[in-house]
Amino acid sequence: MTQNFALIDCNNFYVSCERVFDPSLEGRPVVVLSNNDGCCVARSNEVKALGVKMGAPWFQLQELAERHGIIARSSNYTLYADMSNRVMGILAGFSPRQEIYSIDECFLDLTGFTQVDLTGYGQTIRAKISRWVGLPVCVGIGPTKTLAKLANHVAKKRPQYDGVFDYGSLATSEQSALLESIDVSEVWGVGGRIAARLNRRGITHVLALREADPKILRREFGVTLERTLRELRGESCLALEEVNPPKQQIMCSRSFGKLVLRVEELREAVITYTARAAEKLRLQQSVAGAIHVFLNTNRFKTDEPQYQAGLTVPLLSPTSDTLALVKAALFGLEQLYRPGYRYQKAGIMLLELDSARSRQLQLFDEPEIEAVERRKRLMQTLDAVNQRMGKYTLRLAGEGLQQRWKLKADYKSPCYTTRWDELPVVSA
DNA sequence: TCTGGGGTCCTAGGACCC
DNA sequence: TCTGGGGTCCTAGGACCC
Repeated sequence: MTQNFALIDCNNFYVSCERVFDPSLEGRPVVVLSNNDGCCVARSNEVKALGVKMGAPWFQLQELAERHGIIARSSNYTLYADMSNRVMGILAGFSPRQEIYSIDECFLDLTGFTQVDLTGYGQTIRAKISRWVGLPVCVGIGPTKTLAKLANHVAKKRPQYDGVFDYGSLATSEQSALLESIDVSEVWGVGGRIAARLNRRGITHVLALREADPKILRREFGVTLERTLRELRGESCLALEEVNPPKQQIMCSRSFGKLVLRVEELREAVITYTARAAEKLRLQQSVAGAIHVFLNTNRFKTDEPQYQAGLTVPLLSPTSDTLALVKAALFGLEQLYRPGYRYQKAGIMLLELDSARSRQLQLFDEPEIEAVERRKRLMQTLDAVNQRMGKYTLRLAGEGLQQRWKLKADYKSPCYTTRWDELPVVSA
């Protein structure tokens, strides 16, 4: 049976979230900045029209921003995550099978929806998300995930489709003409490097990629691009993944708000990151077998001495215990730290993850088992308190109270939907 | 002064084993 | 003339995604 997928994607998601709670941003050029107010990670259409690229450093845009009145917001992930949950919950009602692909997009399986006008269905979806959450979305529909993605691109870029495009609604010749008009770099899975290499072989538009020889493509570019080609031909190679498998690694790292010299401050940061990562680890009910610690100076400051280093510390027994993980992380940090450098970033990665349940029990004696159990209850309590009372209510003393290294967020909006004290107030 | 933070998959090459 | 060959595991690096 031919399959059919829809890809629903929120337009300029972070910017749109900000606009829901601050309508004065509507119609104006708005960017949302990455952590530390470093780069643009979301741009309104007005900003895209000014030629600002994804990931552009904010400090380089000062002049442009002033000239055109660009408004910047620091990222507010708490808000975006909550808005995302609302959107995904609504979308789940439109198909029995949903894959949440990222914070702002999901696939729905529309296979067998033969009695339905799919374009009309897409418009219903758009209208509902708009009315219930206030966010603009576009809908792309196609017989494979890659084509649904591409259809979404068309829905977004070509106003005549009014935000919904069904690739299957075109005749074969019209499909070819459409593909010929789209740059190959717009295809899901074709990034800048591969696009450049394809261009050198004369493959510049999507049609040329679809018509290429799969065998040659596989030899030259690998199996991934061959799959992409087959998907463009309508042969579904990528299945819908409804349950996301547990993560194989969990990372937590941040650039500092200012450069850091002292090992004491690095310790605070490493402890903080490890505690956050351990929380995520327990949330997915895994244990880690090793922890990787790393440190960087600022690579953009070419006139300063540079130092990049990382170290993987194995754990004697796989664990999700924050204190055990912190101990290992600090051991790694002590090995890595060299005085005299100005550090810009530190981070940790939890590796060799395994299910906490399926894990083989070590040969402990009785008192040890009891100690492990006590520690487990402590972690459960820690997580429960933080879940109920808000993040960071209970913390390790080692995380530090000052956290002078903490990131910058000068333009942050309130957590409108998740904190009682930051609820929006409406007056009539 | 100021340049993000997560993840995944694939491949090539080396080590090691029989 | 004529170096063995094949399988597996691990790691680093490259490419991609949002």
